[in-house]
Parts: sequence; C-alpha cells; structure tokens
Amino acid sequence: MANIKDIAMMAGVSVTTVSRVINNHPYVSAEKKEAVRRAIKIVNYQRNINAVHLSTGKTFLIGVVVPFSNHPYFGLLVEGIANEALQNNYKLVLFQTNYEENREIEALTMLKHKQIDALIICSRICGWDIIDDYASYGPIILCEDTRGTNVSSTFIDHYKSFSKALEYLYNKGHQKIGYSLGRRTGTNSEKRETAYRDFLVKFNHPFDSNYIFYECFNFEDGEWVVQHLKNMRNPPSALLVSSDQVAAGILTCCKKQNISIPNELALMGFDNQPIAKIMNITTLEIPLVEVGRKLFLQAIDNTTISQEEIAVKLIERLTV
Amino acid sequence: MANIKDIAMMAGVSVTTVSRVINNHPYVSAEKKEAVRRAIKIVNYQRNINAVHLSTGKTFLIGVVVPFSNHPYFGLLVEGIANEALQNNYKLVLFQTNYEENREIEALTMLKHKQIDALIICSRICGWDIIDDYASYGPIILCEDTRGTNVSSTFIDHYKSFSKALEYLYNKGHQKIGYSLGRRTGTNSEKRETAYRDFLVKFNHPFDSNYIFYECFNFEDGEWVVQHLKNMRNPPSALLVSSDQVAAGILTCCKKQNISIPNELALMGFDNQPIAKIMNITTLEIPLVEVGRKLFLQAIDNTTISQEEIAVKLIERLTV
DNA sequence: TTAAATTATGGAACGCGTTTCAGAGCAAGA
DNA sequence: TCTTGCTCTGAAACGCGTTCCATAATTTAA
Repeated sequence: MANIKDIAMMAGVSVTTVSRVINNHPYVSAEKKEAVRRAIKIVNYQRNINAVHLSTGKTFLIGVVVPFSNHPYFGLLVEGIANEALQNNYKLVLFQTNYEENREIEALTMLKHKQIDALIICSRICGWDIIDDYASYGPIILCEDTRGTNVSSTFIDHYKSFSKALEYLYNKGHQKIGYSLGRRTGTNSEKRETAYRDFLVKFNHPFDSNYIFYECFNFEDGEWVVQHLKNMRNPPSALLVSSDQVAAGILTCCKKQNISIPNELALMGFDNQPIAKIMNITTLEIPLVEVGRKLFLQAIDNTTISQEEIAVKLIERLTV
Repeated sequence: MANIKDIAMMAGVSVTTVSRVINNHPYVSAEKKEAVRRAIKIVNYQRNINAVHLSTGKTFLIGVVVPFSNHPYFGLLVEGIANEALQNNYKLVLFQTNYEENREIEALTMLKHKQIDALIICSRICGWDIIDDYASYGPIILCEDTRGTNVSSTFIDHYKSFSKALEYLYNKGHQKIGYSLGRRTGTNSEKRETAYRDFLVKFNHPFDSNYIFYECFNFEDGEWVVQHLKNMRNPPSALLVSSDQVAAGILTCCKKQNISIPNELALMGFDNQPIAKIMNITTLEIPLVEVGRKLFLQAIDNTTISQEEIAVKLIERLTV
C-alpha cells in the first residue's frame, strides 16, 4: 500500500503539500493540487487512519453506553444518535453494559485512552465521583438531569413529568395509584420516586410499597405485574408504567385475564412508542430520536457544557 | 502524559523491555519486570492506543452493520455479538444503514482503511461483487447462506425453515397460505419466496401475489396487513409472518376487529421473541443471541472461512 | 518606493508502541 | 573442551500523517 511519501514522490511535491491537498488546506497552487490528486487516483491511495489518529489524537469515534441494545427505548435513542453521527461523519462504538459497572468503566477507560473522542452514557451506573474523574479526559454526555454539574446532558425532568402524570390520573378520579420502574436506582428512578412521595404527601395518601414494581423493562415483565395485582387485597386502580413496552405487556395480560382496562385498572405508559399507538395506550411522549440527536451534538462540541431539558407531552388514548 | 520512553528511563531499561513487560513477553528478568511495573504505577502510565494501532495495524474494533438498531431482531443479534465481544476484549462499531447502500459501503471502507478489524453485516444490501472486492481487505461475515463462496457466515436455511413452516400449516388443514416479509430483496427473502413457490407447485395451488405482504418490520405494520386482509374477497386462512413483532401486531389488531385467531386466521411468527411467548404465538425459534455469538467468533478468526448453519425449532402455541 | 501582508512550499519534528536483529552471557549436552 | 541452545537486553527500524516553522515569492497597502 502506498503512503503519503510515495504520493509526494510521484507528484513531485513534499508530504506537507500532499497533506494539505488531502485536508483541503489553502495555499496550494492549482497545478500541484492537480498533480497530487492524479497520483492519489493512480495508486488508489488511502491514508492510514491509524496514523491520522495517532497524529491528531482524534478518532471520530463516539462511545455510546446502553444497558441493553435490544430494548426499544435505547433502540430509538441509539437511532437518533446514529443518524446524527452519520451526518457528521462520526462512527459509534457501542458498549452494552447489562448494568454492570465495570463495563461502564471500560467505556470510560477508552475515553481516557483517547480511543473515542467522547462518551454518551444513556443510562449511568457508576457514581458521580467516577464520572467527575473521567470527565477531565474528554466530553461525557449523560441522559439525566445534570444541572448544577459541569457535565453536559439532554434530559427529561422526570420529577415534573411524573408529577404531571400523577395529577392527570388523580384528576381522572384515581386515588390508588401505583407505578412500575426499570431499575431501582439511578437519577431518573429517584426523581420519579420523589415525585411519587411528594404526590402522596400532597394528597395525604399513605405510602404502600406494594404499589411499586421494580425491574420492569420489557413486554414480558407485564405478566408478573398482573399476576401480582391479582393477588393483592387492595390493588391500585391506576398504574404509571415507565415504559410503553411494559404497559403493553400489562394490557395484553389483563385482556387475557379479563381485567377491564381502564375500568378496573388504568394504565399510563411512557415514551409513546409505536406499540402505544397501536394498542391505544395513554402515554407521555418522549421524543427519543430527538434526544439522541441532541446527545450526539453535545458530544462533538467539546467547548461548551450545556444541559438541555426536553419537554414531554401527554398523549391521551384509551387506557385511562 | 508519560510515554513508553519515560517509563524506560524511569525504570532504567530500554523501551523494548518496557514493551515486553506490558505485553507479557518472556525473557525479562524479574527485577527489571518489577522496576517497569513500579514506574508504570507511579506515573499511572497508559499506553497510547492509537500508537499501538498504528504499530500493529490492529484496532480490536469490529464493525456491525444493521439496517435499524431499534428492531428486536437486530437488537438480539447485536446483543449476542456484543456479549461475545466483551469476552474477547473487542469493541463494536455500529453502522445503522436504514437500508441505504452507501452506508454499507462506508462500513466496508472502514474495513479497507483498517479502522476496524472485521465487519459483520447482519443484513446485506450491496451486491456480491462489492462484498467480494472488499473481502480482500479483511474478514467480512454475513448472516445469510453463503455456502459456495469464500465469505464466512452464520445463517438460517430459510428455504428449509420456510418449507417446514408451510408444511406444518398445510398439515393443519390450511390451503390458502399467505406470508409477510421485511424487505422484498435480499438472499433470505428470495429463499423464502422460492420455498413458497415450490410449495405451491408441489400442492398444485395457484400463486396469488395478494397473499404476499412486503415491508413488514414492526408491530405497527400489523395494522395495515389486517386492514388489507379485511378487504380481500378470498383472504388467506393462514399467514406466515417473518417476524414475531409483526405477528403480534396482526394478532392485536385481529382481536380488536374480532377476527378469531386461529379459527379465522392462523398466524405463525419467526424468531420466538419474548412477545411471542407472552402472546402465545406459534413461531419458529431462531436463537439470535447464539447466532450473534457465532458471527463474532467468525469475525475474529481471520484464518478460517466457515459457513455455519443454525437450526430453527418450531414452537407450537395457540395461533395455529 | 517601502513596509506589510498574503500565498506557496518544504524540511523536520512530533505523536508512540512494536518488532526485528544482533549480541552478550550462561548452562546443558557431546 | 567445544558446540548448541536458551535467556536476556537494547538499538534501531517501522508504521504514517500532521503541523510548526522557516523561507521565498508575490501582492497589496501606505
């Protein structure tokens, strides 16, 4: 394979000039530019990107950390990131953590080693101290409320949106409201729990831990939720489900068990995934593709630190 | 940041020795090894991976081409690949093509530039001639039957599995069988169509192009299929649906429209995704995670070319 | 006309780890 | 005693593009 030196030789110029032509720098005469272009074409020259990376310290690679790659929530998020990456000539390095902390650290280590230019963490596991540590090596972008820190993020105010949803259900006459979440920990889950507790306090309702369902990620997780509900003496009359997939699973199971929706149980999903539309699930729309887009743009902007809030929209359908 | 030279200086050895220690090469005395380790620890030395890449010509990056990243089929496939990548200390570069050929070419170009060590194409768009061209630059692994070529693959024999499914439906008394596919072209779609046509010939049934539904990828695509079926004078009595997602969508819509499954319409899905289990959809199980695993292992083995067939399993449930 | 600015070009340093090769020292076998 | 054959070590070459800096040749502005 030919290298830049060969091209320089062939074109009768210096390697500097070749480099300038390749990178569209000014101050190259038309003839030399032409000569270089010809030489490049003749031997079908391809620069050694690893050499470029070594030289520039940049890789045009952005790391993306997700817990699962087969979940529609992250699927859409990654889709948004990927679309924008395409536009900007960046490539993505995917890290699937299965919520294991050391997987996330591996990704952070790659940032430290400058194997990637920036890291987008779609769902953070490791502590703030660690993020803070690694933030000095390159941009880290999060998908959670980071206001008050020096880390960029695009986020949904889950306190606000959860409160909004709860009030909506309350206004529809529901007093006994339960909710389901993915993992128990994490900023977003915590904000939601706070919103829930504040809501209970506000309306003077007792807290019942049985009304909270954790580890609900997928369609199939709806099954055990319904099973659980059926065995409860005093089940909730409405459920705030933090994923349309799970809501769809619950809805499907309820139909099977002849539990009438929304009469016996009201359901409210999150995300407004296509499945929510098809199954007429009332939900809070989160423009995930848009969120992904913004996350990416923050990732490649290593001068500014910004926190962008994304608004959610209540979509009324037939499950409440 | 310290480099290998600094470490060598600190430890009072040559860079070669430092390199040997880092890479666990033999023939380094215990004392020098120790001295190097100490120096590395003191300054928290991290090798410049870009330099390693330039030097070795390897990147420990594997490209993965998928049309969509938010589809459960590819989600599971990527999950399998990602899991195995983790085990082997490789990272993935994700290419989302949206079925645009030049996106795929970009991925192939990265292989050519040695920015990635190998490329796994989960759903190929571009022609064989192009694949052949780029195969000389590094391993390309496909997820379709490549027997008779010099390209590795892990694949499902879709002719066989489709035939199997058709016969199963036939034996259940179905004479009018339709099917739905994702995209119209592609090896897998073609093999399925061949199987379908051969089946019709075998049982002397006429071919009706209205029995074929293309562009069915997601849950929501089930809606228009059902709409279509309702408007048909002579609708099929069974549908072979090449994705559980679509089958679930069809099932859901049929329930809404009071079309009885399997009495009025039998449904058979593909993949055996969790949703198929929950919704009791009869399906052909494809062990996608396992397929992903094998694809990855083929990708990092650049000595052997192999074509691995994966068997599918018929899972009988309640939609046939 | 002179000073300042712009355009053009190339040499050489820089980023940095891996690996080949040559050689020294020492032990085991003939 | 001599020959192999390890073990250990380091100099130097290699992979290769980018960019700083110096220089020369023109223009433009004053």
